[in-house]
Amino acid sequence: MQLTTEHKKLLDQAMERNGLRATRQREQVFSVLLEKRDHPTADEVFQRVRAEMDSISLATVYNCLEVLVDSRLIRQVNFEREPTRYCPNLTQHAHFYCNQSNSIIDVDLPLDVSQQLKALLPPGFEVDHIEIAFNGRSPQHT
Amino acid sequence: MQLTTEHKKLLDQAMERNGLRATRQREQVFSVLLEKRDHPTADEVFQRVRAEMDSISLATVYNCLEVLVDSRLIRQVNFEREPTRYCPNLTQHAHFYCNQSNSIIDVDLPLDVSQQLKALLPPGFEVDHIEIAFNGRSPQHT
DNA sequence: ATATTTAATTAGAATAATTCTAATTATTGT
DNA sequence: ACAATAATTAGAATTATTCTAATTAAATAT
Repeated sequence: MQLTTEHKKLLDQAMERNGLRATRQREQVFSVLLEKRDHPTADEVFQRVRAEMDSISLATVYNCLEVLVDSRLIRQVNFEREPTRYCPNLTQHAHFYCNQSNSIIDVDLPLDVSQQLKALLPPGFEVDHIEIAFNGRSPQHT
Repeated sequence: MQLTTEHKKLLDQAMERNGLRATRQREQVFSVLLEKRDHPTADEVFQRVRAEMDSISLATVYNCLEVLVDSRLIRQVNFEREPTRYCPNLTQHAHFYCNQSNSIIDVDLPLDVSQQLKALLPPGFEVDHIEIAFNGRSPQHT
């Protein structure tokens, strides 16, 4: 699969901004995440990228994912002690973890909710990020 | 350190309820968590328990912590990929993770906030638990 | 274009938290 | 006290991830 010109540009600019190179491997990893937005693990990303680029190594997948996270093109999702998952949804959202199907679903988060949460903190606390994870069962546990 | 009679009773009842035994090791692990409520890792718990009971093994500490979590006497706190931490605060609360001091602070959570969060989910989703983690810097980063 | 510098990729080893295994010890009920 | 069951223990195994050192690719200067 190919990146759309738009996403390619996004990647190029992000790399440029950080003095990094938009390599084939980084493109493929980014592409795989955009293609099927199901919060894959590094290993799953590795399997998928390998289908198109069989020389890639797992270490490179980890490197690419790290670079993409640092450049704010994707997000990392950690759930309990499970392997880290990756997600290209950059809008403010929480995650619902279905313990029936082991899948993760994005839950949109209105801005005022995070404002409200921040308001719970005593004065002087500075927040970089709020992570919200629901744990339960989804309707047809898809 | 000893468990207060109240906490001892709490442990005994919880073990009873689950057909388990209130062993010395389980008492010590529970006691250590109640004594210094700073969200220690399993290894830190191990060090502290060992000071009073030098025959205990790390595997036992893991076992005890698991039993206590399963019996709802303590909670597990996961932050990113860091080692799991443990906390005896059973009231509804979120965690603030200070990335300056690497410490975790409990943040009380009003009931209506979690109600509100649940309301964000489409119908049919059943929630067991909501985990909220703030990431940032605390005032004097204690 | 070519050479040089610099960054990225690669395979495999290393690490770190946790879990598993099998043997031993402790506890409970008879 | 004895049998049955559960818990503890030490150490091995596992798993996700990171590190290392060598190779390859890309960008820049010649």
